[in-house]
Amino acid sequence: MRSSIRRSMPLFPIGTVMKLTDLSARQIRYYEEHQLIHPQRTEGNRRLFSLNDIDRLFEVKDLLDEGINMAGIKKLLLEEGKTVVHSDLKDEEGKGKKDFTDEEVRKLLRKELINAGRFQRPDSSFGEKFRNFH
Amino acid sequence: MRSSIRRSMPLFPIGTVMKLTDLSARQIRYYEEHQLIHPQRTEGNRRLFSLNDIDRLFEVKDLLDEGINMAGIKKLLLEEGKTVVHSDLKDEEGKGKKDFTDEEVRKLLRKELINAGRFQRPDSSFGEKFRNFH
DNA sequence: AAACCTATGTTAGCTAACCTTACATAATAA
DNA sequence: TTATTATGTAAGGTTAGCTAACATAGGTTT
Repeated sequence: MRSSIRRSMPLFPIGTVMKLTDLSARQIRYYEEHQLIHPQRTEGNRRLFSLNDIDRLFEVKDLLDEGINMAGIKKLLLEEGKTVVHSDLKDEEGKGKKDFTDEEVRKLLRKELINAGRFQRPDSSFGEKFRNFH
Repeated sequence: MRSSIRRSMPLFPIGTVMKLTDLSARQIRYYEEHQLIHPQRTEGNRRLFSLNDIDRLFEVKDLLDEGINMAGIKKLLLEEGKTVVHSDLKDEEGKGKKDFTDEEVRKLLRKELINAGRFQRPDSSFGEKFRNFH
């Protein structure tokens, strides 16, 4: 579809993305280093992020806030393309098409449980984001 | 509606706007000089353009292509501006300010950008531009 | 024709905002 | 304890933005 073209259009410099996502440049570059996003570059080597990239950054942020580490996030997000693994790791038996071993799944779930409820994000509003935007 | 806020959010540096609109930096600044757009500035004085600004630039470009000069374009665009601008402000002061989660922000923003494609003319579509985009 | 606009190009000098690399560190895992 | 992870920060370099000024083709006006 056409929208997918637009969603992957490289549009935003890192400064804009920082403000939109409330992530530091360091964090954003770190997630790129771990292949979670693939922003384009200008001719002069500056990153340009697409809406898909921003989307992905929000996902990474949320998962980190939930206490999941990079290894887990990579597993989760880099699987998404193949399966519609949106919400559940649990009852997707039948087709064993996930690359997780049982052990990995258990490990992830345990960490999730251990860290559950550690953070309750202050749920910043769009208005606030906009106001801090300059 | 809230989309007006999103549409007036300062997001794009001039380089991105140049590619999207096929206008030179000189042209864009010149139209600003003539009050046809009002891009925000970063703390460091760099312009940041909103979707509204980009829409407006397309309008200016079209009118110029039709042979209308700046004086005429000002008359045309600064008349209809009354309504549009006011509805923008009205939205921003909306009192029932419900908080947006990050996910909502992301979805709204994405939708907004996808809708930006509605403004493509047959001769200069986003799709075509995207091919020339790097 | 000469003089004058108008919209845009171009150049120069300045600096914010980006870049990479490297080192530091608190928190967690082993 | 020691190692690893995710992030901060600082240094030093480059790009892409800024303003201001002058240049100019093509249209008007005188």
